[in-house]
Amino acid sequence: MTLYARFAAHIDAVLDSLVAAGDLPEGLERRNVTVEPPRDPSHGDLSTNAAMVLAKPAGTNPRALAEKIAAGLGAIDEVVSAEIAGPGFINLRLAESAWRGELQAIADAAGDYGRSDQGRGITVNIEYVSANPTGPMHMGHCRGAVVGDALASLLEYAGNTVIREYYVNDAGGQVDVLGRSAHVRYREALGEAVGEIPEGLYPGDYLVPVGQALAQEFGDTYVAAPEGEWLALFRTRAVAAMIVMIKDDLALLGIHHDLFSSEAELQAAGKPEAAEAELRSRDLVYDGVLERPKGQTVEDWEPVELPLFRSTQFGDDQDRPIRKSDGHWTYFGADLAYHYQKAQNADELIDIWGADHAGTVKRIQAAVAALTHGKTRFDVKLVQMVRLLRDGEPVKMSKRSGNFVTLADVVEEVGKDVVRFTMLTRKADAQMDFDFAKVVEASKDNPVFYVQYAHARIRSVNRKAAEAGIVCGAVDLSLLDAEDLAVVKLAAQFPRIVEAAALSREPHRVAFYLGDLAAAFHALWNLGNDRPERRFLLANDAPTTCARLFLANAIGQIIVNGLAIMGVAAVEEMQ
RNA sequence: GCGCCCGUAGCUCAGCUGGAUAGAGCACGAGACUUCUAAUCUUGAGGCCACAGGUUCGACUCCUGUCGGGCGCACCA
Repeated sequence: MTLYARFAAHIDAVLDSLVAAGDLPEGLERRNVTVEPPRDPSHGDLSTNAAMVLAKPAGTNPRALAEKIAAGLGAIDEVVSAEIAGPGFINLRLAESAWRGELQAIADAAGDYGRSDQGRGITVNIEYVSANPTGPMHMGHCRGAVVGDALASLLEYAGNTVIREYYVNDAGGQVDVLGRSAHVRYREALGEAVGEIPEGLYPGDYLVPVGQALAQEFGDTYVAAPEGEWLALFRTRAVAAMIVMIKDDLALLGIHHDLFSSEAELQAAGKPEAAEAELRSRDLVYDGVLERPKGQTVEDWEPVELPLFRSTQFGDDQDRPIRKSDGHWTYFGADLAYHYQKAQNADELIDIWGADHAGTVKRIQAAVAALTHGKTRFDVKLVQMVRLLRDGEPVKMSKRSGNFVTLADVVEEVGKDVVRFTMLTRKADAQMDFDFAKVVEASKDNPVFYVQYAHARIRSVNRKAAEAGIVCGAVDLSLLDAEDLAVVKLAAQFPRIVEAAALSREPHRVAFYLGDLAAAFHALWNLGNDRPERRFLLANDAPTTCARLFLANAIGQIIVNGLAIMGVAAVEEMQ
């Protein structure tokens, strides 16, 4: 059990004893009781708000209650002092042995330090990327891919069972366009001079091999045939090829989904009909006519009766059609059924979307709330745009000509780990710049470098110690002093950072924490510049060196664990 | 016109899902170092948390309104 978890239990036990003694009523809600490091270190090592949270429901005042709680906490062995401060905070000062113990715990747990059972028994389905299968991955998809994948790892680390899912939109008009584009390339492969790819089709040359494969397989059978004879076939083949390509691109980032769900198969299996029937039976789908959209003129608008989902009952501002007037499912209609399906195989759902889809969040949340009777937690994480820069200048992209920056190009240029880390250095819903020069810069301004450098230093000092003939057996941690233990205090927070990040679905917190931890380590290291006795490696003092290496390796372990959540490998040395 | 996201130091951003005197980096001021424990270090200044109300022991955080920026607004995905 980690230090913070142990103290949460300590507080619980003290509260129990107060209940038993009749000083507190039974059954008080303790969910808001926290144990945290105080923002100001002079307040002590740990702080709890228990008295303030419980005073009111207990019908007493915070200071009086704090007295009793503090008395109980003060009796614990590893607590040096328990003081009441401010409006009723209880500040604890811990014995140094507590931090040495935690340091040992980090070493013992190693790769598992920070793992939590907070999510045990809860299966979370996280759907991310889900780019249309009409071309290779470009940088527009990159951030959502990384955020989704890191969030999935984070949830696993926090104890959840995770399903990583990709929704393949292979049923709409866009894949028809893909099929027609493939047909052009097919004719080209058979020797026809097709010239410019016609406006409205996909011009990218990634379809050339698809056309060649089709030519190889079918000869000239479909060259002059009417579209009806080949469209479905070509569409299917092209989509399959695109999925292969997308999987390859994702693999470059170390991303592997557990499940690719096809919209076409979903529809073929009648899932939308089933969802519609369910909702109609509860009068949540009805046939109605939408009002003319306000604030903008729609040329060919005419009132049409459509099957509408009552999303307004769940906070949306308009009911939403689930079928088009031609009888086909709308994207929303199919997506609603898709989420219904996901909810049947998971306890909680997460979607990672581009911010340009923000307008459709409410309706899908409404749908999930309706279909699961409000029982399934469902978060939509909106991921903001990334502006690509090269030395401060925006990188020009033209989607029309197919001249976009592909994910594969970027990964090749700066590397998977740099891409992944950088994508997590901002809150997902904040815009960010990605400057090819800055992300690989070797300076402390670059968090990717700074964190990796800390780890490399730790590996390096181990190598140097070995070269100096220092061999560590049993390590005496009492040789670590307050300055050393200050870093341990930060290290000890890793487990609660993981838990909080998982609960709030914010993987960027891990990146920021690692930056803080690396900074603390570098600061400790830098003490050795002016004070040689503070160096990690002391050639004539093996016991102290070993104790400090033990500390360094614990920090290194946490960096490794944190980077693993982010899907980034720790380096042994720089360059 | 409506909805969503955002507004924190000159700049780029954190702020542990309501806690104590709001933090970091860059840039700026002052000092140190000339170094392989290298790819700097120490320190200072810098704030009406857009604005105005409300909720409560306590608000950057939650609620309402205003201002400002971005995105999206019939059966497109």
